[in-house]
Amino acid sequence: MRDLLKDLNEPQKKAVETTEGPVMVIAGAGSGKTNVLTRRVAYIIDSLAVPKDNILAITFTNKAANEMRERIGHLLEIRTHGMWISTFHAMCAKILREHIDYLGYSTNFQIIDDDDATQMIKIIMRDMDIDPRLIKPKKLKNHVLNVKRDPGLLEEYHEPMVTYLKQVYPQYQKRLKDNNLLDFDDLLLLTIQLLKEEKSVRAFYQQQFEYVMVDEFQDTNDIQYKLIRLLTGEKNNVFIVGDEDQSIYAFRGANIENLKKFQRDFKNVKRIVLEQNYRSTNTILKAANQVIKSNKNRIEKNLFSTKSEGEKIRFFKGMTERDEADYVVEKINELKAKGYDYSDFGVLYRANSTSRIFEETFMKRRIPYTIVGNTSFFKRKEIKDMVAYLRLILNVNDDYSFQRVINEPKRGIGRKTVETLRAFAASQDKSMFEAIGDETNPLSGRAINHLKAFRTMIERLIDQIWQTDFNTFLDDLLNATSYKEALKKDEKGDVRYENILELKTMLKESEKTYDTKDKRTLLTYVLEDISLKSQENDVSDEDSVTLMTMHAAKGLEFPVVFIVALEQGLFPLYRSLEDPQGLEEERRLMYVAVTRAQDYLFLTNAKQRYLFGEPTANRNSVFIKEMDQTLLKPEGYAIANKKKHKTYTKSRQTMMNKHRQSLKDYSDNDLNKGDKITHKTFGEGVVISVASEQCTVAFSQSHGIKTLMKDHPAIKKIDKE
DNA sequence: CACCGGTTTATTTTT
DNA sequence: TAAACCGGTG
Repeated sequence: MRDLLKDLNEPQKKAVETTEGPVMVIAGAGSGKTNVLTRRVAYIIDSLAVPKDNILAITFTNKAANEMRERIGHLLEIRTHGMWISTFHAMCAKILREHIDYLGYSTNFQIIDDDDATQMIKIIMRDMDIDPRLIKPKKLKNHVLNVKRDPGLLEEYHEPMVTYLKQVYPQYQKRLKDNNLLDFDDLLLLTIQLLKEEKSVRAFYQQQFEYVMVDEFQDTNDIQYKLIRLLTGEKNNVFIVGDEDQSIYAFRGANIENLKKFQRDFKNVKRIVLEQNYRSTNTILKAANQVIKSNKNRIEKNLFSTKSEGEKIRFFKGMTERDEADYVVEKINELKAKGYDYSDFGVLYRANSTSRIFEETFMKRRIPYTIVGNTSFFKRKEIKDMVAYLRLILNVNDDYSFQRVINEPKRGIGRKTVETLRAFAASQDKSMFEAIGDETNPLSGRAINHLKAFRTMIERLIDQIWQTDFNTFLDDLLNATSYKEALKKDEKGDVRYENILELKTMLKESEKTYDTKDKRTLLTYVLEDISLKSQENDVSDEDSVTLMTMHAAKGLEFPVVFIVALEQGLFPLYRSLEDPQGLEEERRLMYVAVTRAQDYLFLTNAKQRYLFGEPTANRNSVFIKEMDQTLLKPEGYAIANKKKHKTYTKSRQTMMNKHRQSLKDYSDNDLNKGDKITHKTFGEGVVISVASEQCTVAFSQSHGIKTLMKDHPAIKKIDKE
């Protein structure tokens, strides 16, 4: 037997060894929970001789799942390939592939991502004559998905949203089903429905999953919670790990209350707390604790580090975002000289758009970098096009994919033709592809010829697809559809083609990975991977600096961390200040970001940066102020009262002059009741009341009364002349 | 129907 | 700023 408890501290050991009954582990940041989880799985297999397939382990990302799989394989020297270690969504997809026919869907369903869902909503809105200027498709999609997750919510909406939802939501569901498509929530909801309705299926999985483990429990939503309850049979061996301070996905429906609920719903929950932090220096940990302390309604934890005090946290303020990026480069070079590798650095930001300036600067200054998750590979147009072609070939009745590729590349089939075809197909209860062949369709000469040519082409591809390997087929497809030719005219065509080559590599890989002879099944798997792993952050093997959002950094650690653009409005975001809950979530995000750092932490921002194409000045983020200032070492413009910080003022003199006017315009509005202002989007308004940081403004007609941040860059005071 | 050019509009986070 | 969107022209 292996010593799977080696090097663990007492509570960690207890967490691994307590295998029976419901267990809840409260794991502070950096307390080694991933290790505990991995060892626990290994322990159950090795010491309790439980078959490896009888364990279900749910992780937050696919990446985490793969890592865990690998580590277990390594610990026990076993093959972990088929094990149930995955995200909720991947697990559900796997179950539904087997049993979804009970629910009237076909097992070769395809999965659509959020962008697809938005597109779908957009099309529905167009068909139903809902003006996209009144409600943005993306926003409506969010509401539709909210109602889908929790139908009771519909009651809480007001007009005109209720009407929109009542019109659009059923259509959305119908079209998904008609096209054999599932969105992310369907995966969960239909699995729940399946387990509820089909006793035999439920019994099967409850028996299968003797031990259930869920990581990042603080970020589960209500549906996922229900799923866990359904999957846990009489054995009741549920093990959850979480940390309320690290809950950062409320916007996606995550419910921190689930942690408390768990203790209520499951009887005799054993509770284990991991408080020893192995990751960060004491200075970093102290700063993190000070920040998170401002959140109300949390259970105080007593995290302690065994590391030394370490270096002070540097707080650098540059003149511009360019300065800020230059500073980061400078520090990277300095620490690199001291022996750190590029891969030891992480640059974290709140919003993806912040990455640009760092990308530019790094490129110019020759710092190798990897951006995680930005425009993910699978969201690229050319990849989505290829996927749509493949889906259409697998299922010609998939109208959604049909509409994506019918005129991509351009083949003379315009909106009007597509619309006529769609309407006709709907009236005949046929798919659009089928409707082309229906001689009674109302389409005339040229349009119908183009459509027929398209149909012939697809049919020919259907004949070909199983004859060769996927790579050859993809070449055929590129030629037959003239896609390759069109790329030549596209100025981004080269890059796009390279991406398609990458897709080919992926197809080739999967031909090896999945041990199935059935090519159809194989392709279905691959397409599923593409939908579910769209966020899969391909960690490059090269030694490079990592750039990513704080959300993406969850679960990771770096010896050196830069948290950048720490400005009020950017982080915390203005929008999150609207309610206290929002601010608390932002604060937890800050907590997550700070606790990623092992040795060095740098906080940076800029006096002035371009935002919405305009120079803007923001204050320091409140989160900096919430830290004990003695832990910080200010640099650049962060040095208090030192206006003549030579290197900066002098070299930036011109720029300052240039922007003096705009700075004056934007910073610190001195507003009083009765003042007139203009707002970038709401137009003119009158201030009706002023609080310390916020003001309430009455705008004209359609916008009504709004509460805004007093010095929001969008606000300008109108001077009385 | 495709293309052009001007205009508007958005920047939260992701399975 | 940059991408998406709209409307008019060929």
